[in-house]
This record gives sequence, C-alpha cells and structure tokens, in this order.
Amino acid sequence: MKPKVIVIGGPTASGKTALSIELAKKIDGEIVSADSMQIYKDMSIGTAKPTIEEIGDVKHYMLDFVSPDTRYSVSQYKEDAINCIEKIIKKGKTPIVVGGTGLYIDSLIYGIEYQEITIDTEYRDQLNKQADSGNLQELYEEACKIDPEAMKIISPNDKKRIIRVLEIYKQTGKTKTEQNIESRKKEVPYDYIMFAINMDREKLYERINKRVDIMLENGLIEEVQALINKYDNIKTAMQGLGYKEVVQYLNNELTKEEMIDKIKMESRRYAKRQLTWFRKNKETIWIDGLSPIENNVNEIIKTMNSEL
RNA sequence: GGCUUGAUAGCUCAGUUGGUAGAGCAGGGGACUGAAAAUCCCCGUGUCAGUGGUUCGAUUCCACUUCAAGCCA
Repeated sequence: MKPKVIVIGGPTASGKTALSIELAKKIDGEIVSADSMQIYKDMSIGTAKPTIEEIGDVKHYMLDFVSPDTRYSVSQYKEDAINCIEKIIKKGKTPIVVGGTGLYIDSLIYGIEYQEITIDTEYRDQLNKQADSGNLQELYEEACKIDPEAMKIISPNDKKRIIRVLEIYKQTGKTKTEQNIESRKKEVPYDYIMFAINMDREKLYERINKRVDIMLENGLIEEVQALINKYDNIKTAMQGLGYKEVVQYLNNELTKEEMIDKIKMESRRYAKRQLTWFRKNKETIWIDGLSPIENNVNEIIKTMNSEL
C-alpha cells in the first residue's frame, strides 16, 4: 500500500495555514508548503508566510529557503518537495502538502517527471526580445510547425507558452507534446488525497481585502523597500502579488490608495484563478472554509480513514 | 422660489435623424508541465428615473413629477 499524503489547496486567504497547522497537531503530521512565493527569503508579510507563533512546534518545509534573486521552478520544487515528503514518511509521520500554487501541487500529485536540463536563459532572452519587437506572430508560426498538437490550446498572444514550446524543442529535440507524455509515464509513488478550501465568494473577498490592509499595517511597504535595497535582480520574486504594486507606489506611479486597491483587486483575481485550477481536478474534496477549523480537521481525518 | 443641465449595465459614460441599446472598468467562466502570486482565452437584457401624451411603434419627441449638479434670487 502506498503511503498517504494529504494535500490542502485553496485560494489565498481561505485559511489554509490555520487549518493545516491544526491538522498537523492532531495527527502528528509535518507540513510541506506548495507556494511559489513563500519559498523566498525576506518576503514574509506580502506572501502571508506563517509566523513563528503560528508554526509553533509543527515542522514546516519548503518555506523561506530561496534567495529572491535566484531562479526557481516547478521542476526544482518537485524534487525538493519529494525529498521532504520522503523524509517525513521515514519518520513515520504524515506529510501534509499545503499551498495555493496549483502547478506545484500538480507536479506532485501527478508525479510529473522533469528531464535534467537547465534553462538556456540566453535563448529565452533572445526569444523574448524577438517577441517584444513585434515578431511574436513569427514565433507562433514556428511553434505551430514544431508542435501543432500543443499549439491547439495555446493562443497566438500567449508569449510565455509559445516561447516554451520553442525552448523545449531546441534543448531536448522533443516536442512539448512528446515531453508531456513522457513526463507522466511513471507510477505515482504516494496516495495523495486532495482537499481544497472554498467559501462564499463575497466572504472570501472580504477576507482578502482585510488581509491586504493588515499587510500594510504590518509593514509591507518597508518590507519591499528593504527587499529592493538588499537585492539587485529580483525578477521572479517581483512577480509576487503586492510587491510590484508597492514598487510602483515607491516610484510615484500610483498613489497609496490606488496601490492598495490594486493589490486587493489583483488578489481577488488570483483567488479566482486558483479556484479554477482546483475545480479542474475532479478528485478534489471540497472543504467549507467558513465552518469551524476543528470540524474541518475532523472531516479530513474521517476521509483519510475511510480511504483504505 | 426661478432658470439651466443631467438621470442609460455594479461604476464612468456613448448612442438611438422614433423600430426596445454598447464601450471601458468592475464582475463571472475557462486554459495551464521548467517564469505560475506568472501568462493567456471567452462572456454584456439593462423597468434606457417615474407617469401621462403624440405615434402603427417612444429609451429617443412633448408635458408633468421625482432626484442630482450648477446658476439667479
């Protein structure tokens, strides 16, 4: 029988942190984060990283260990997270994967295998330059020639994905379609049980808005200021919600009020995208984030025990 | 109190020389395999403020009413 791994997803501000910590306490579990921004050091307020008080004695992995000027990716995440899961299981404890980054979660639950390659940043930059100088259409056509199958679902405007199709082909000689098939050949070694939190949309949005206000109170602006003082190249980390908006504010491109409203709006949209992601997986067991945490913890334990 | 202007989608507004209306933003749905808090795709019926009149037909023209802004007393 495969070891069980609990997964808890859900939109931002839905209460994943609190639920997972309570669950971990109750079942003697350890937490593996699945969050593409909380991996970064020096980014705590804006990513709503669990605080030391919240964490308490519950062991957390995959938090706060990458420098914001470093490139990180799903493939690395998959490798690192699997190591953590392995370690936890060896201890005889239950791993609890928690986070809002659907892509990262999928890399685990579908056991995606990534080939050992490093990204050719030079080639990527070159393609980006080409695309930005009005030649995206050409790149799109080229990608269509290489991998017409994959291009069926990629829009002529989706620069990132068009470039990726070209990159994969240049570096591996394979098409994205071929690679996708190969990446899912191996059997998934764990029994992942997927939960996701949801709640009344209006309530969720209220919580998001409130959380943004609290971030500001807790010193988000100062955190961003310190971040840009400390690091030179924070391209990936700057994709983080809230961070780029504060930078715009610091550059006087936005008023404080505009910045706050924008962070709230972008966070709401992000939550919507996250929900879309988790809805796609029909195995997902939905949890009502508005019921008491204790009930939800018990619900999860009950489901676990019934899945034999 | 008088005059002027306005009232159309959640918001800002366009429009219909009379044949029941459309943009931006907000919002909703979806896609997603090495940048993913990223990137991309799709979605617009609303007593056209209310009541009456003219008309085959009114959101459009006319009258009155209500509300708002401005001006004059």
